[in-house]
This record gives sequence, structure tokens and C-alpha cells, in this order.
Amino acid sequence: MTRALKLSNAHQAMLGDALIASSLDRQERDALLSCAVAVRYEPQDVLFREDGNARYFYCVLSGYVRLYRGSEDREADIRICEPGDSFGECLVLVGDRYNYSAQAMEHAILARFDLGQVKRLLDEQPRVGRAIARSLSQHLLSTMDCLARDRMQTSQQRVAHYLLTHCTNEGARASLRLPFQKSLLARKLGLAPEALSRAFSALRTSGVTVSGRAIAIEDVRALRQV
Amino acid sequence: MTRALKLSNAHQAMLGDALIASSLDRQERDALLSCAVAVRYEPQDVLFREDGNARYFYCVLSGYVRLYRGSEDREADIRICEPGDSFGECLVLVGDRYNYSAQAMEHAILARFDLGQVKRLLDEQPRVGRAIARSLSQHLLSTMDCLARDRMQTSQQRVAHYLLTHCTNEGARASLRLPFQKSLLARKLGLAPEALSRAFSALRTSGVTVSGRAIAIEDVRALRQV
DNA sequence: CGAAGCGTTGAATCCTCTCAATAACCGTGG
DNA sequence: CCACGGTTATTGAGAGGATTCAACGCTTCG
Repeated sequence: MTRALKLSNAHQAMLGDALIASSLDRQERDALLSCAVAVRYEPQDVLFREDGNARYFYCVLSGYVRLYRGSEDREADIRICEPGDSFGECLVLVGDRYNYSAQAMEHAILARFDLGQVKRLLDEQPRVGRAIARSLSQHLLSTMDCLARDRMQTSQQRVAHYLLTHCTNEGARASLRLPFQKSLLARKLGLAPEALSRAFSALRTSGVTVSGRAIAIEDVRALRQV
Repeated sequence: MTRALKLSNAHQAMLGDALIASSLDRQERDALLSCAVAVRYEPQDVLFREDGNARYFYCVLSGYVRLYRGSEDREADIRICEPGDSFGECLVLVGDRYNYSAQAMEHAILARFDLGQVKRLLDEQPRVGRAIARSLSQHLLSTMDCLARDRMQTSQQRVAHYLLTHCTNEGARASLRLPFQKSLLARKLGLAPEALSRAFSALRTSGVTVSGRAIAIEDVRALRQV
């Protein structure tokens, strides 16, 4: 059982920067945050299951959460949520059951919003609805992007794209540090862990060096044309 | 060049039932529809291109529209829009360029909504924003569903699922008539046309008979456990 | 009747998954 | 500090699924 705590000041500040609240003014933000409490999960904890009764939606404060579908033997990840990401907002508008399961990776602290309270809030604070719609739009776009990539690109290309969009550029060179385990990155990209490994070693040809979570890119231009 | 026409009464009625307007009352609906005109496209016409400047979003009145990404040699379809489906609404809230290309399949008549007008409408009619959010939620859910299926199921299973969700049931038997070309169904399911063909012939074993666009299912239960 | 477009079928190739074995890494406790 | 067990990552081999390319049949339409 997870305990519900009041949001700390640091968490409130963090939520203010999250997409879901970033477009709101002080008063609207407070109204939205008043629907939320902080909850903490251990690694591997399941927050909710596909088809389960929906009472809350969430925003990640720290750690990572994976959204996935399917039963024991066959699972597919839909999204990996990082700090600042929210998930399940669509339930404010549509449906009363979860459409996927959610599991904490590592220790995770989340803001948990009560769906009923937020629904009521929509009438008093129309701009809160707009903020949610903005968040939904963003998710829709990135999910479509993901779908198109899955259908169009090979594992190498997907990995190369991830690196290029997450590295800190330093002239022709660049580098990054993976924020989570490789197995989680594999899931995010829709690959088996082995396939990610192979993609990395194939990318060595294009000047990518991997050691643990640290990754160095020799020539950004070379990597781009993979 | 496509000409803009006033929405006919039939089209207005049709739009009223479409997801994007179905939750609105008379007055709100009229306000929303006042942002729209009817436009007609020939088969293969491109409505807009990825990265193009976004001025409108659309709702399909008749025909089909495919949303896709990628360049000449390598394309991937993201969604096939049928009558009643809207696309591009996310631009009301986020961004100013299209994130994918859109092409009419067959002759298509669409309602074309002016983004600027709808944006202005949001402040006066907060429930219009809510209707758009509902539509976005629905799209997000179905896109995630599609993504999960792509990652989890084989071509046979995807085809079987399509049949089962679109057939009219008659006891153990069932049947349906494809609303469009098989090549378009293939795109929708993320398959090469040949793969769809092969999937159909593999499903003969499970009691699926295909002749032209007419499809008969001998035993729904048998098909379910594919 | 011929041409064009759609759909099917076959063969070859490519990519990814699965399974299994090995190697590297991590936190724990001696 | 090192040894240990457990987890995570890599590598290889094999199989399966889907794509590509090409040829052929079928239908439609001029």
C-alpha cells in the first residue's frame, strides 16, 4: 500500500514547470494542484492495470514509469514517462477504465490527481481544460511520431535518432548519458534488449562509442545520415 | 485548386454526429461550424504536407484520407480517416506546422476549419475546447492501441482483429464488406499489400473467405483465438 | 481487343526475435 | 577490500516474419 502525502514545495515547483501546468497562472495552478497528492512507489510496483477502474491520473516527479499493454507472456510498451510527463489525463474527458498498465521503474515519486475533482474543476476553470488539451496534443503527436518511426525505421535508425535528439552537442562531437537502464531504452524504442545491443555495436562503424551509460558520438553529421 | 463551398444541410447534420461536435449543444455547434467550409478533393490529391504551414484542420464528410509521414521513397501511414473522423485538431492548441502529410483517397469531401477562428472561439465557448479535447483523447487512445498492436501482434493477428471489430455478427458466422481498397487496409495496418494478401490466405485455415471486398467468417470463436 | 490498375503468388533477402551461453556490473556482506 | 550472488548487458546461432522484386492472373474501361 502506498501512502499519500502532501506535495512538498519542491514538488509543487516541479509540477509548475511540467507541461500540464506550465501554461496556467498562479491561481489556476493552485486549483489544479489542490486535486493532487504525492505518492511513492518501489521499483517494479504496478500503479494500475489495464481495464482497472480509473480513479486517478498522474504526473511523474522523479523516477520513471512505463506504460504497457498485454498479458504476462507478451507485453508491449507504449510509452516511458520521465519526470515532468503526465499520463492518464485522457480519462478526465473520456472513459472510466485504464487503457494500459503502468509500472514504476526505479523508485518513483508521482503526483496523483483525483479524476473526479479535476472533472469538477473544468467547469470553474476553463483554462485548466485547455492545459490538459495541450498536454494531450503533445502526447498524440509524440505517439504518432513513434508509430511512424516504428513502421519506417530499422532499429539502428531508431537508436541513432534517439541519440541525436538527446545528446548535448559540442561542435562535430557530442555525448550523452542515458538516464535509465538500457533494457528500458530498448522497451521505449520497441526493441528486444538484444536488438539494442546489436544496434549499438553496428553504430560503432558510424563513430558511436558506448561504455556503460556514457555514450560518445564522434561525428554528428555521420550519424545523421544513418 | 480546390474551391470552398458553404456546408450543405446534410453536411451540417453529418458533422453534428461526428465526435468533434457530438457533445455540443445547438448554439455551440453552430458557432463551431461557422468556422468551417466544405472542400472537395480528387483521388490522390494532397491536402497538405509535413512541415507545411498550418492554417486548417479537417473533418471527413465522405471518402477517405490517409495521414502519413516520410519522403518519396519511404512512407509510413499513421492513420486512415473515415467519414466522421477529424484530424489536425491538435494544431488548435499546439504548433503552427503540420506534423504529417495528408492525401485524399477516392473522391473526398471534407469540412475545413479555420484554425485562427477556432482558436478565437475557445475563449467564448469553453465547451468547444472540451469537445476538441475529447476528440484528442480518442485519437490518442486509438493511436496507442495501434502502436501496441504493431509491437505485439503478427500480421495475421492484426488482420483478424480488424475483421472481428468491423464485422456484423450473425450467430457463429459473421461477414463484412471492406469500405476501401485492400491496399489502403494494408497501409492502415502497417503492412505491405503483399503481406495483407498472405495474411488473408493464411486465415483461410481459420474459416475466413475473401472474395473481392466481401469477406465471410465461418466461426467467430475460431478466429478470435488466432 | 489492348492497356492499365489491383491483387495474388513465388523466391530471395533482410531484419528482428528467441534461446542460450558468456561476460560485465552492482550492491551486499563478510 | 574482496568475494559473492544476482542482475544487466553482450554475443552467437537459429528461426520466423515481413519486405522487396518480379511475374502472372483478373477486372475494368476505353
